[in-house]
Amino acid sequence: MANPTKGPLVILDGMSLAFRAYFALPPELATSSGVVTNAVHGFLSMLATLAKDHQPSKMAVAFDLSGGTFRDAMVEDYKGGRAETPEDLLPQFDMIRSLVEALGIPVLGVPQMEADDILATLATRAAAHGENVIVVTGDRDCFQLVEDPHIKVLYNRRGVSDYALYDEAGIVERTGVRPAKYPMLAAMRGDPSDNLPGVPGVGEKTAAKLLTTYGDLDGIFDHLDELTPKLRENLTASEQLARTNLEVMTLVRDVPLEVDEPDLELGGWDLADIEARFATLELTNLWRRYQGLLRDGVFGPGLDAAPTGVPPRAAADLGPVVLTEVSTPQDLSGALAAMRGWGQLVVAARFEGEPGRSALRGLGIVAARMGEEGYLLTAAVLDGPGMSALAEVLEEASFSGHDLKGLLRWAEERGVALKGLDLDTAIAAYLLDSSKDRYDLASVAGGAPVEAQGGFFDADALLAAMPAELAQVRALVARSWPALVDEGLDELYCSIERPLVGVLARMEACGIAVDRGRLEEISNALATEVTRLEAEVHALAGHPFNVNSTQQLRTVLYDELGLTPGRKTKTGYSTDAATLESLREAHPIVACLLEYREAEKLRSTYGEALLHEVAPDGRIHASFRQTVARTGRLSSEHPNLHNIPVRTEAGRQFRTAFIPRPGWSLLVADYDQIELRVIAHLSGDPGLIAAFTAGQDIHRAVAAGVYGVAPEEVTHAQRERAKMVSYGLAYGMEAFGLARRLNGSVEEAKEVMDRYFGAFPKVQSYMDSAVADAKVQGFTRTAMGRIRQLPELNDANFRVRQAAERQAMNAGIQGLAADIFKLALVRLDHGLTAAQLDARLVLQVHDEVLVEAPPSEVAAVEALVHEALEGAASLAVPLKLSVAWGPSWGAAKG
DNA sequence: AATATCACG
DNA sequence: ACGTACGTGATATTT
Repeated sequence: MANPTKGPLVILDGMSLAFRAYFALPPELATSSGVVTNAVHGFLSMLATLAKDHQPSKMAVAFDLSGGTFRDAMVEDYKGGRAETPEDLLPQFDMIRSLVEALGIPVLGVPQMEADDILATLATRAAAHGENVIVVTGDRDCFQLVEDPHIKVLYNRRGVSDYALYDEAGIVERTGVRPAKYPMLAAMRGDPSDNLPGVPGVGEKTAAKLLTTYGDLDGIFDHLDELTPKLRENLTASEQLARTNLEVMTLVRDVPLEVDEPDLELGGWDLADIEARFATLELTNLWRRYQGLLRDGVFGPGLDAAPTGVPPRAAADLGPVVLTEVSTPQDLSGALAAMRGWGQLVVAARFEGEPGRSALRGLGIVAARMGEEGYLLTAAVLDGPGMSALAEVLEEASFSGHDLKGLLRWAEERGVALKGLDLDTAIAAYLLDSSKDRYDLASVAGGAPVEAQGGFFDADALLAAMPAELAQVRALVARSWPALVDEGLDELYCSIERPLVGVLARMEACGIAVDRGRLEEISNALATEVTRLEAEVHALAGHPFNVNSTQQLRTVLYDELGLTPGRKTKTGYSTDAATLESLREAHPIVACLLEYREAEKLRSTYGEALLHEVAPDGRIHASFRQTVARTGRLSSEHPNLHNIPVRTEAGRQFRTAFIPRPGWSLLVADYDQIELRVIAHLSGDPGLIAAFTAGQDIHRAVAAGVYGVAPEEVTHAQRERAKMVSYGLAYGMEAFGLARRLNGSVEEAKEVMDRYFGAFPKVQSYMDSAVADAKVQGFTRTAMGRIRQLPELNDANFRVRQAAERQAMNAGIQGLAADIFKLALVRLDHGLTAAQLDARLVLQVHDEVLVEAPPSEVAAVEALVHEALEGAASLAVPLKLSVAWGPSWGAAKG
């Protein structure tokens, strides 16, 4: 018996489908040089839909070979009524043939044989072996094949998307006769599409009735006397016609073919070759679709053995899960052997404790596609020698699950790189809609959350809880991939987000070395400073109070000391730095407060906290989160290493405490003004592009444009203002905001902005169109495909709407910069691995990356960093990188 | 749990 | 008449 989980053999009638596609689609579908490709479009679109919907394991496409056919000889005017093949369709046959072959699907053609007969032969042969077959055609002749229960016909009624899938019952319902008798029915009724004349006065209904009553043509002609005179006369006159028609309509099922069924197995395509062919014919949108399908393994494995298969979709009945506990080496070898046969796996891990010090209490594994049996690997076996065997299975099989970076990190901490990650459903959910607050399993999967986690990690508790979780994850896996493909996010996922998971896991596991002593020094000095400043503030206020309490501070400043309050917050007058700055001259306490605030911030947030985060290995292992930032950036927590001070001298000290491991060097590389370069690229503004291309100091160049002076005459103040305008712009800033930051009037700010847009006009049109596009679509999309939902663009509230507009302007810019940087991280990490270097990525900060390297690798690492980061994207302007080495983060940067 | 503040890109 | 620059995470205070 055939394996029920194996997909069917799908065979296509290339000729008839190409004709349908040609007439269904406008001839405007053509390359820029005017080569018409409408039939190619239609055919490939049908092929993609078929492959996606039916998940075939084998495919073939049959074509007629040019020249006379067997039946041309038998029926003189066969096809006589069919117009000559149109001039712009003929060359498309070859295009389709070669594209199909490039996809690894055999194209069959036998001289003198109709495509129909090849289909019939293949279908009959495969069905005899118990295989399920779907014949896809626009010719009704093939209805007769459905007599075999293994064969179904997908009949293309018209256009490229109007299909009906017929089994035997379907044919009976549609034609009134069983499939085996369809040729006789067609012989009497005639077939206009094949230009076969029928018996006059006999239509579909009459023919069906005659056949049901008398069985076949012989039966009918034997009982002519029972029929009405008119019908009898017509049948007698057309007997020869009907019998000839029957011969034509009956498909030949023993055409000599040079292929065997195993040859039809999908796979063996070359991605680069296919891409080149699609590119030549300018099939951009189709390529997007096919890329996803190919990666998904819908067309079988590619030539490169790289893990391309993302899990199956739509596995119809993914039922409940029953787990068997695996806690001994003997159990493990049995379980691993079983898993090897499952292909793709779904895993769920349960940890106890914080990352880095956590124990993996249980790992549940189940087949991604089918079956209810699974295994629960317990702590006993996970920390033993089973680790490497498990890694091997996970690498070979490829695995999916929900938020798996923790599992990858856990393995990395034990020296094992798990390479087979396919679909992470948390990341998929984030890519589909990055505006959610949470992407934990319960929130993403919806429905009932799987039982509370707290505390119960023994095998029995896990055996009770894990099956439900695995079943939930497995269902989620099955529907996430098609969702990614549908939203055009599959490429972003496969080329950036998925490989990034492992890179981040490795970076987290490695961590960054910290000079504890240095950190303590800085921290202590700050604590002393804080105590001193606090006393001074109390003295100037006339009494002690909690300076950290904005409420008490408000009373002191605005009631007791009578200072003029500025901006208001929800709870009262503000005491923030900007307000205090404007009050600096009003009272000596203000300057003191500002100093206190700075010192206290540094002490509490960076001094104590950072020390507390240093792990026993002397390093800080932050977590980099991939599913938080709406724009696609990463975030860092426990601790946040993305906001280590740099802007003030006191704060910058902390960076000198971040060091390479003993004896190694630390490289710090950051992109120069990547967001402004992205703006230049996206807007295509010639002025900005020219300035970047010439390698000018961009803020100076912008100032020169804005103030209408020569670059060398730009003053420091002008350059600073230009810088503020440039960055403000990326955020959708308005004149009021600029005025506030420039400490000037709104009119002044307005003029500066007008001058900016005058000098770089395409920037404004880009911003306008970014908002307009997003309003129409409801979301923005970066050049790499990342979307950001912005439903609030149509909010009734003006304020909300305007905020969304600013977000729309910013999302494409910050988002593309993030895409580029993430890709750069992946390229760099993979480059280090490929070159077999010991150097490691230790930290990233939005557009900056830190790598520690042994002295022998310094030159190689530097070259690799340049190559990986500068080559991560090719924009209209170059990507410039600043690279420096030093004994610490602070030293290298300074 | 919400608010205010402030560190970073 | 409205409010006023995008994106994060951590701390301390207050409800």
